[in-house]
Amino acid sequence: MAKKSGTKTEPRIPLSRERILAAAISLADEAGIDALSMRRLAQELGVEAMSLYNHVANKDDLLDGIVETAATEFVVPSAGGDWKSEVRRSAISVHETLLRHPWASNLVTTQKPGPARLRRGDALLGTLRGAGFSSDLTYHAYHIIESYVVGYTQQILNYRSLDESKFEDVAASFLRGDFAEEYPHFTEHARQHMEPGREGGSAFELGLDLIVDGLERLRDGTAR
Amino acid sequence: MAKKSGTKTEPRIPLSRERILAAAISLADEAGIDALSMRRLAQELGVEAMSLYNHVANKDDLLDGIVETAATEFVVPSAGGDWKSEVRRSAISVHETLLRHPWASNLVTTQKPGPARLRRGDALLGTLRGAGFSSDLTYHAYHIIESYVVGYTQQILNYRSLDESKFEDVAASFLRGDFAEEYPHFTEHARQHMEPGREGGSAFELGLDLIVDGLERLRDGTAR
DNA sequence: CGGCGTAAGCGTACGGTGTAAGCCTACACG
DNA sequence: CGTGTAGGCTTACACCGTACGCTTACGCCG
Repeated sequence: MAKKSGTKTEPRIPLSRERILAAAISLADEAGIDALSMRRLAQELGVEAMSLYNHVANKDDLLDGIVETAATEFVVPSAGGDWKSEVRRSAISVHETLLRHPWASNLVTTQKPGPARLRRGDALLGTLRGAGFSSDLTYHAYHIIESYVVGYTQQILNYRSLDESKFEDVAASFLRGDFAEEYPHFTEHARQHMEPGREGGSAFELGLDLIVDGLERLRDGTAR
Repeated sequence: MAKKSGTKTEPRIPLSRERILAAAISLADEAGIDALSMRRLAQELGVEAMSLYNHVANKDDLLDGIVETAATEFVVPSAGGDWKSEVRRSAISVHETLLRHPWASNLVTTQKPGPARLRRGDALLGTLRGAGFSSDLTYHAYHIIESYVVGYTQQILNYRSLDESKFEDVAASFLRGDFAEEYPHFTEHARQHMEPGREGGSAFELGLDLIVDGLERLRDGTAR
């Protein structure tokens, strides 16, 4: 214990909420959300688990933090432009962000929204109101849009995780046609999922357009 | 240890997968999915945790089991009748079932589907095909419908769990109007959520009809 | 009726989780 | 240089899923 005085122990670059959240996100991205434990995260940061609690209230707060950080990537629709393209842009950005962070789509339905999500939600509502939607219809439109966006994304991620698990079981036998008599349509559906260009974003946008156009028709009172 | 021979220890009414799943479901319904641990479940059944493993492969299998059991309540659309009302009936039944078992909607996006869900999925696809939807359009329609159904349900459950937590925090201050300047539209939206008749199932059906009608238009090639 | 094989429940133990409480160290400032 | 304190560390607790081995009670066969 001479006075090496800077080498004695490492100089201790301090933690911070930002560093922790960033590490948590990349850990969740790379190793999956289940690998995100306080101990493992601390280890990744070269620190002990309990030290994290100086910057984060508890694990739930940590989860709030990472989903909020991810939500920063959401495009906030602007009230000025064409409402349909603004709604589309924003919805697509949410979809793509959630695909980029596969752990996020479940947290979005669980954790309470922070500023980033609130800001986008408010802007989305405002865009609709500005486009002439009644207060009542805006309420419904908001839910319909959000339902579709996260529901669709979860569905894609679900299929994706199934076939990432190496087709071990169900997926493989479906493609093989083991259930072709019991579930003929589902078998075909599973095969369609495997077609090359199938998962290009256009599928998401097809449903999105269907919804946006439907909302416009509701707004205009066009009889069905 | 005389020959009481039936009272010595309790007669041991045996476990079974069904008894276990039923107990798991009612435990999850009443105490929440987080309370569903192997130990707690065993205790509820008057048994030790490890005994459950004689009837259930592991916890994941247990979860598979309860979501599959819940899925039994889904209405399977029949290919015979009017496709729109069949699709509606089935979608509504899924929505209501998931509301009845709040833990299920997250598991549905996580666990792999068992026979009950496959049967309904296959029938839904078959109903669409029978209604003249092309193979390609059926593929998209299926995803759009399912996305909306589970997305919408999760959203409702999310709001519900927020205000069940006694308005402790965010919800209360929103209704109080604390964020009326920052998030005016969201504040209004939150207030709309609290209006009495607002959560009647008709909101779900409004979006459902929008989607079903939109799909019909796509099928018929009606220019937007 | 006696004996025994086996299915199934039990007990213990291990490595993991989140986090409460208290200690200790290194830095910033007077 | 001395000291207060922010923040990292250590220990400990209760709980989780589950592997492994013991024990019990039932059903069948002689």
